[in-house]
Amino acid sequence: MAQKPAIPKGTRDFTPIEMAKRNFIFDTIKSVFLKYGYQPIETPAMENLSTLMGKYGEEGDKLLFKILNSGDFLAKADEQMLVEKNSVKTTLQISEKGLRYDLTVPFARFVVQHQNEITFPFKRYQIQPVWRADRPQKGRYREFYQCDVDVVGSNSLINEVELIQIVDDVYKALNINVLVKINNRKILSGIAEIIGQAEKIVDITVAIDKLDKIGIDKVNEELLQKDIPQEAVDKLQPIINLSGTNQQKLDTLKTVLQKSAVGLKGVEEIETVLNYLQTLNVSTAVELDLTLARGLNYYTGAIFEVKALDVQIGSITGGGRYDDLTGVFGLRDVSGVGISFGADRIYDVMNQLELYPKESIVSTRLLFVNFGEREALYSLQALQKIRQAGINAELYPDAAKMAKQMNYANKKEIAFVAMTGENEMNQGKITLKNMKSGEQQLITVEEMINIIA
RNA sequence: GUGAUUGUAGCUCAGUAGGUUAGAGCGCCUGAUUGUGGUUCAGGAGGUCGCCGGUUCGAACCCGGUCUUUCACCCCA
Repeated sequence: MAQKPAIPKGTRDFTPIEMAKRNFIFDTIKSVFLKYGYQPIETPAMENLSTLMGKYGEEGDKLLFKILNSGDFLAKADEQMLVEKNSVKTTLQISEKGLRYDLTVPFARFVVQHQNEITFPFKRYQIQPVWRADRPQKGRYREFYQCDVDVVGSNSLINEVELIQIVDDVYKALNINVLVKINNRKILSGIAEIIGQAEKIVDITVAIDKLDKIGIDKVNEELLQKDIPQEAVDKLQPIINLSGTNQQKLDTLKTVLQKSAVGLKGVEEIETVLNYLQTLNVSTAVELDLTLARGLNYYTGAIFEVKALDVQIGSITGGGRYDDLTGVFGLRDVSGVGISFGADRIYDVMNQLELYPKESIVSTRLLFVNFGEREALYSLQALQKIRQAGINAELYPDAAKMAKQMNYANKKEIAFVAMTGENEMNQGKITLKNMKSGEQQLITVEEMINIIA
């Protein structure tokens, strides 16, 4: 019985046309990464759960796809836990592997594991899919590609600057208008410190991160709900509502944060980065946004986020500095900074705006019509030369009806069709037809290569 | 995980006061046109109406469950 084919929730198939578009994105991003001296690595789709668990918070643990152990895994599981139906504890007994949730944690693992083979500062990029057992919705998938660039083993702010240059380069190449938002965890810490709520920094940042979405009143409500005193919430107001140019914001912050050493350090860092960018004439708008917090709690310095200006979708790139990511794997004091391009969201943005250059989606340039065995052989010989000349070309595999073969060319948007019948073979030539204009000419292979190359 | 929402031909969608053989457009196949396509014309194939169960003499339509789609919350690329 035929079953209805389907793919898991939140995953997608990609047709050849869609792949051409996606590859255009990946190729563009990759070439920019390479230009800045980053080298590729790959890590396995699955990691040990011990590597993954506890790195993304409690919520993250739930969103990990776990892989069932092989063999008779139930026989080895603790009976008591099965009886209790305690999913969390039982999971650890029947599953020891999981699909990666992002590329940063596997990268940290990689750095620690290969610390003696790699040279620091280590600049790597990684373009691979990640999986999250989230409920899918707009711009959110259960399988999606991240394109990460990170540099570890360097504290220099030049790295932060470079990452923004990369963002600038990538989105210019893709023709997407974006706004880069930056913030600094140290400023957020300073603010929490000033209002006497240093230990509540996570709650505070999570709440003000929503300012854009839910408005100031709801943010304050949430803050109070998290047991932050009214007095502290009041003190927070002028900071959240900070406006003006980046410089004006920084000036205000310097005054507000003058009693917080961390806070001032953060301000100084941002200022340095912004100054670099100005000198380098980076034209993408970069805005200091104090409400930018980003969930990941391992960021310790700069925080970045990139939003597409012409399409309403979540952030399409995000990242920041993390001072001690490798610490959990036993390698201390290695600072890293990186960003991640969300390829699938970029793909959605490009699709909505139809930003693909025409030449990015061509495949075959020339099709040989198949008239029969002898003719096919003649065509194949010509094809060798044509392919050597770097032209994508193919022969229709069956001696099907002409209409069918021409239709095939139409569907694949093949620009030229070559016909080699009795006539052509006798003269050692080929009839070349331009599918757009309909014009035909009887020429040699060499002439043909010149025309269509 | 919570709350909504969707599901009819390959695709986009019609269709019900519950009543025999479920429709359209596009696409596909065949022919007009046995070396000339994208146009036209003629014909044809293709559906257990997401799945399971219930109500009913009778269900694509009503009810329940389940899966799926889309969206919001949480969280996030």
